[in-house]
Amino acid sequence: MENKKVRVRFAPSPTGGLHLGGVRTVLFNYLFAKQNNGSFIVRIEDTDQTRFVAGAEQYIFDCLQWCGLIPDESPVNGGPFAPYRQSERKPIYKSYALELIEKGYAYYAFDTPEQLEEKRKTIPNFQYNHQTRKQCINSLSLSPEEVLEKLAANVPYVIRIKMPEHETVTCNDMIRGTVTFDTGLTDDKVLLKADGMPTYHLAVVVDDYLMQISHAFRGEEWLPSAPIHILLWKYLFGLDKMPQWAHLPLILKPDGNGKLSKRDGERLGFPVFAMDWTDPSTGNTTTGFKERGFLPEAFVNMLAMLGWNNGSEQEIFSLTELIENFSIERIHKGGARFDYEKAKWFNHSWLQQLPVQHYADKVKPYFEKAGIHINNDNYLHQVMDLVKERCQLLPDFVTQSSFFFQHPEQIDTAAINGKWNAAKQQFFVELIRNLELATSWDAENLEKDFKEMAAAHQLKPGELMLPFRIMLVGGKFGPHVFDIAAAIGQAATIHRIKHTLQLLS
RNA sequence: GGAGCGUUGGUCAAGGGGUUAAGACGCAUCCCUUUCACGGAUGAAUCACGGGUUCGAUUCCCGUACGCUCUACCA
Repeated sequence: MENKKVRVRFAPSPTGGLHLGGVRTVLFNYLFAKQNNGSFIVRIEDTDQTRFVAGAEQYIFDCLQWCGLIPDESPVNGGPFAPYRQSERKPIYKSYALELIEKGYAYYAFDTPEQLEEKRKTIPNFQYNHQTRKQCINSLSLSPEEVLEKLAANVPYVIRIKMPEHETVTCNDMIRGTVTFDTGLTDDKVLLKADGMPTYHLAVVVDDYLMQISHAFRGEEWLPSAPIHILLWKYLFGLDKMPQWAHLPLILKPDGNGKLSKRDGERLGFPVFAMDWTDPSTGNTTTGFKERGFLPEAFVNMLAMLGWNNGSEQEIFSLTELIENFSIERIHKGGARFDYEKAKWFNHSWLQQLPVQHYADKVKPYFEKAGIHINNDNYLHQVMDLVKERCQLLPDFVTQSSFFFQHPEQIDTAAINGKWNAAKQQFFVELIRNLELATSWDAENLEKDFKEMAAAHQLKPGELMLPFRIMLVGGKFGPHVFDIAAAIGQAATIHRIKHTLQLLS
């Protein structure tokens, strides 16, 4: 075990959008693999045909791509243990299920779903377990002849694990330490379904073995079924080959109780999925962090800090730094509530520390959507540098800087009107004249001249700055006025002053 | 109902037998800035509760409460 190559896997079901918690599971898998020169595998767990959703698999890979968490082996880029889709591995599982029956650790069960439904209805807290299996229709209650007969007649059956009546199973979890279970308390889970597909329980064990997985990370919701998996490992491959388990804490909703769901995002107005997900059956789109204007660096960083930290005060980590710093021992045991405000703060921080060139192409589409065409990248970069500190999300660049590219649509004249007078009017009329004569055009000289003029008119510069700002940007926001004037240029500056003067008269 | 897991400010959290119980987000007030933002400052926790062990417990042990997860031919 000690010298075994590190191989980890993320095993999603392609049934819909990729949830925050899912991405975090990917991230922890990825960090651990990269830190140990191991491999990160993505295996698609599509054993439930009834839940198959077209496009969901491709969508998952798109999300991983966006996050920069690229698998070493997967259905799309292949690998030595292909196929990586469980539906394509269907024949493999049955032999293991039969092996379990042979060894006496599993049995055929012929109860129909309706019969089980009936039992659950009539018997309170019905469990298919060591106490009740004799009253059910299976190879334990039937005679060997009857079983053979049914099998020969192609009566549908499932294969169930025969949980020991009373045995203690311990799970050595890397996060939680030793967790013990009494096998008698778990029911005889179905291992192989009537359609010949394995359930998660069988598939995960078989594939983790076949794919030589060394460490298995998964959500805490799987902890209660760990004894089934451990027993299966013991029966089939030996405990010494079993991967080390790590059950990750859950991500909880910001308010109320329970784990974070897609619904919470819709209710509270924030994304829960990594990227936009459109349900093919309804056509409804659920927004993702990407489309909402998050940088992948920030998204990944934020996720890492939900349930883990390295003990220092550092909160901003690049993926490379995360790989260096990550440690399973420092993963929390308790669930963490998701805080969208903090998520935005991470994005803001990344917007500041990354050069704008790095993400300028990502903000362009938002400008396009607003009808603003960017034809000068240098100018865009210059503007972005001016406004980035007041942006949290990518679309904020549009609201914060549209006036750099076009004349403001609305001028908040009400903000000027109250204190407007003839003297100020006079000042701006003369300002226009001066600006028209200006030979140089930079923020510093603009400001100097403006203040000198104000002094000559016996006006305080402060009283004039706000009107000037309103003229140029349309409202009370934005960077320093003279930086704006310098950036938009002589003609636009003069035009905007004139325009507002007209509105005021 | 049962089993498992968890519980440090509103949130993320550091810490760990003796401390003024870090820091971040958010919030409030103030400073800077005659815009917005950034930046800076200040403020807010009887460490879920009750018993032990101990000279001393938020830290160790046991209970209780509360919360979460699971309890499908779903993963």
